[in-house]
Amino acid sequence: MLCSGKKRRSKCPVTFALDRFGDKWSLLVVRDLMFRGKETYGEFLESGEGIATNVLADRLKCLETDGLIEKSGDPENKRRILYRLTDKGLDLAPVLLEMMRWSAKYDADTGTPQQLLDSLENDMPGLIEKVREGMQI
Amino acid sequence: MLCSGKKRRSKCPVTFALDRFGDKWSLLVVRDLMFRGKETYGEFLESGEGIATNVLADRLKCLETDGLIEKSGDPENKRRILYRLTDKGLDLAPVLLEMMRWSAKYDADTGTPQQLLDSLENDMPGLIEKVREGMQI
DNA sequence: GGTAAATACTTGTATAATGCAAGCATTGCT
DNA sequence: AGCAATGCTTGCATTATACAAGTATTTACC
Repeated sequence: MLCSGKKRRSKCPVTFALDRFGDKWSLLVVRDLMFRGKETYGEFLESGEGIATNVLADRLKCLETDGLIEKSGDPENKRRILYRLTDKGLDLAPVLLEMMRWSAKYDADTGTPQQLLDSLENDMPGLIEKVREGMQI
Repeated sequence: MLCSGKKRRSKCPVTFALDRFGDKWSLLVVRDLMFRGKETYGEFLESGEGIATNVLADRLKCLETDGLIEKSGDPENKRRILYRLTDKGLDLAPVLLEMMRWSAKYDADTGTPQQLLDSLENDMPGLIEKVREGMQI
């Protein structure tokens, strides 16, 4: 996967987006930050999908280079590094939520709670607002 | 990239979506079908990003297996095979459009016409309706 | 009817991305 | 000082993608 900076494939906005997060892992890190309250390397690693350590390190670097996340030392524990979404990263909420809506519609075995399904159908703006405020959905 | 059918990484709806089109090329084929009126192998190949022939063939197979597109012979020209989006594929319009909106906001050199930018900000439902009706946006 | 062009692929091989196991560096705890 | 926690890096195997070429079927032309 290319970090932004390498030559872009075209001027298309879909391509621009895919060049940044169109791979198997980037959006799962964003998901962990956006919906699951995760903020450290170790927490991302624990996510059920099993990302490899080197791939995670690379994705974090790319996401930071592209300005979707930023990192900072934890003042309480200097071993820990805290990652969080920038505004640019938070603005991916509609993309993620629409993906979730699509999957909920077509995945027979979706693990999505009914209340969230309802919100995805009837209150997308409310969900986006919650994400921006850092609330869990 | 896995066609659906291989084991899924998790039950998460984001993962479900990424397992189907979370790669460098799948959504560009969907884009060509959805926004550019393309419908043949040759037309997809001509898109500026330069997908390799074997990768295109594989992506078309996967998208068809997953029920996002379907193909049919052209009665007028038996050499041609026509691909088009199913309802399941058309339902990706909100995902694509939100990606475009995000890119338009953050890509300094987006090739997106002003009228479309306005619609992305102010009339997403209208755009989705147009896509469903097969109109160009 | 024979030949060439058009269309949709497949095949073979090189390069790049990902997966996996292990190891290293820094900080914190005792 | 020693050990655990945390966040990585490194080396190598496997998989995906890129690139160049070739094949199969249908159509158009002479």
